[in-house]
Amino acid sequence: MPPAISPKVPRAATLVDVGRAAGVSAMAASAVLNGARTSSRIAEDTRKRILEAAATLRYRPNATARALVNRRMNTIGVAAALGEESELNSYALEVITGILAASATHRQSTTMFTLHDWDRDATRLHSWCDGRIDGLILIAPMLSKEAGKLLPVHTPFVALHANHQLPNVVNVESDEEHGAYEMVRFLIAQGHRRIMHVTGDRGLTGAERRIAGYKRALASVGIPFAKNLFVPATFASADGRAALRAWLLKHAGEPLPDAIFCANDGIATGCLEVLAEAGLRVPDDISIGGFDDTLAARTTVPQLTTVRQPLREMGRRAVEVLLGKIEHQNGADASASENPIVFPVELVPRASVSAPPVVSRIVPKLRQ
Amino acid sequence: MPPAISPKVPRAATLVDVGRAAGVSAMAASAVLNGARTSSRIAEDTRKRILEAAATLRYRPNATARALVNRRMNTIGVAAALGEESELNSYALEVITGILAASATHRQSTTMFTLHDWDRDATRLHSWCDGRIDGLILIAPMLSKEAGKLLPVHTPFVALHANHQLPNVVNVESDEEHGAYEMVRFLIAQGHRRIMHVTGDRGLTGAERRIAGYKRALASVGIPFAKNLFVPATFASADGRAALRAWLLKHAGEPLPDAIFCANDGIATGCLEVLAEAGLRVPDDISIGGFDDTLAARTTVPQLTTVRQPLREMGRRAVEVLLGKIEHQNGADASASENPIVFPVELVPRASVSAPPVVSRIVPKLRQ
DNA sequence: CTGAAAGCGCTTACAG
DNA sequence: CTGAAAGCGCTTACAG
Repeated sequence: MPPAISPKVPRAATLVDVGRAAGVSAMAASAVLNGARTSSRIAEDTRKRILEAAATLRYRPNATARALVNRRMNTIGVAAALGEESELNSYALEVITGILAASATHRQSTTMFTLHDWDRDATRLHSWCDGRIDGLILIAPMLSKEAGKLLPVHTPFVALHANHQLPNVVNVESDEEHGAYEMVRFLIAQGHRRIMHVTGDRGLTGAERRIAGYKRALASVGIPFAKNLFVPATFASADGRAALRAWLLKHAGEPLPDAIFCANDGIATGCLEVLAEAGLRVPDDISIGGFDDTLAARTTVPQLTTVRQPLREMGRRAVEVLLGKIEHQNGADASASENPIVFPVELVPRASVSAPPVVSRIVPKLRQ
Repeated sequence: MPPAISPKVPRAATLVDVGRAAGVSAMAASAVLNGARTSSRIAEDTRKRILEAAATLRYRPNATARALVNRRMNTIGVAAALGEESELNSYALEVITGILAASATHRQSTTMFTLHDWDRDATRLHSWCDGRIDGLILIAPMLSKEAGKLLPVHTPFVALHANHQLPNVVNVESDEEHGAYEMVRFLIAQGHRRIMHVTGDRGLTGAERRIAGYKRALASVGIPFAKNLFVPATFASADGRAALRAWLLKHAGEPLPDAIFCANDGIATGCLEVLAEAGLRVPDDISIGGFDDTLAARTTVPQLTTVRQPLREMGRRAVEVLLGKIEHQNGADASASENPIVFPVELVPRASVSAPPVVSRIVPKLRQ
């Protein structure tokens, strides 16, 4: 008894199928269906026959075969570190939205890779660079120096918010120092003097630049830097919340700060929660400023005054720079283009900041 | 004068390079480096020589060449419709996080495709299905019936929250009707009677199931369905906000509802904003319930009582079902597996719901 | 245990 | 204007 024939899905049509159906060779079909350069050299009626055959056979050029000969997959990779919570955050969401939009515009696919930790997983980058992508965008605010040295050589890279300058890699960033400066100047202009800063991860470029802007703004109006208003935390929302909570616990009975400048919107969200828990009203009792202008900044009540980084634009630009690099891979090197590419930022005033209360508030007792 | 030789990036090493370096043929190298089945048949010391050669040459198997012969790219696609705002929302973020995690576990790449509108762009699905992906997950709460008919045939699909049952496509969904029922029962248990529902897009399965659960819960305790507490909107946050705003404007001076059940967290967020603007406190004056338990539910202040759909789990499961389908593409059909796959949901009580105020509130006058 | 051959589906010179 | 040949880098039978 012969083995039962399984109901196979019919194979997709190939160029030779189309050629046969049109009474023509495979590469004539190739020329009219896929070839940009040579298609004009085919006679008009053969051309028409081929087009018809392709339509009835529902011919689709096989992407892997084309990639093999063209050395071009028409897809770009995006690598992001997930961090502790193993989740994409709203910062990444914005950036990725921009990348996807630009990729689609340039008819490229986008494949996403996630790492848990740059140091531990940097070698995995090599396994992505095996022809499946033509180039890679590193969403790299957490990138370590060590990991940066392990980048594969056959694949072009572009970095976004790179934590270390990578050799031969264009970095797309924004003027975070200036953004922090503007935010703190804005708070000062509203009448605030005792301005707390809850920081991002110490040592990360993003965090340090915000700290620098905070300090410069204070100095610019002669407000001394107060160590007890400087609260180290991380960019994770939960850490920001915990840091402020600990601070309030420790300083119960002392004067409350006028305002808090948080290193990102997630931290600001965490602070809003703690303040609500403490029975403090924002902005009546205390003002809050964030950074990034992610989704979170608009879904808090009150909405957050924040510093807008044009994250989608930046993602879009990263794609364009990368595509340029892919196309000129063997040609003039990219040293001609600017590096880093620095985007301007913008203060976005919303409801979470107002003038300070006439009578200074006292830090209330929190339940442990 | 000869043309200047551009400093070419050296080609990546191939199997024949490795073979040559090890004094052996390319397919011996193939057997030990890439072949699972045949690698044991190579002598131990040849094997070692090959491994060494591969290491010094930094050999990486070319993904496109392997894909061409194996008919397997080891990557899955994810298609999501972006809608009006052209942005990934937090629902998609959760699902995608789960998909990325599961893909990585199964050593698959994930490539993302975005559509603006299923009806207009459904034919673009075909262009993704050209060998670059082995299967596709449709994030399909908005999928139209027409678009569903246009799916390519050579590629396996799995749907997530499909708005229409697709022939031969497993759908991963959750028990939304029950979730809505539980939410409204919970509100009733807190003492609420006048419970508003701000709906999702009428006609979408997700919206209709929530409406059904809302009605069933009211009926279960003999509360009559009140047409003026039933507010049609869409799943877009801005529409939810606008719908509630219009309602408050129209009903100024009348009694405020005790509670609002919103069809998703985004709508709930919009409602929080409008209520804050109207000077109403949540939950003191009015309680709010959401749906989905996305990031937004935890970044509002107060945090949202909501119905948790296990979106990451669902994304993960979609990957697993899809992989099964890819592997048995020519074998037994998938009719054996359950369809739809329905996940349970769970009420998550948070700060946005409390008992109703002792004295009923009146709808305040809003500034136009 | 190892290698020569054929082929996956396409494209790029090269002939005619 | 059109086709036969070679090759992209790999794998899968098939010989030896």
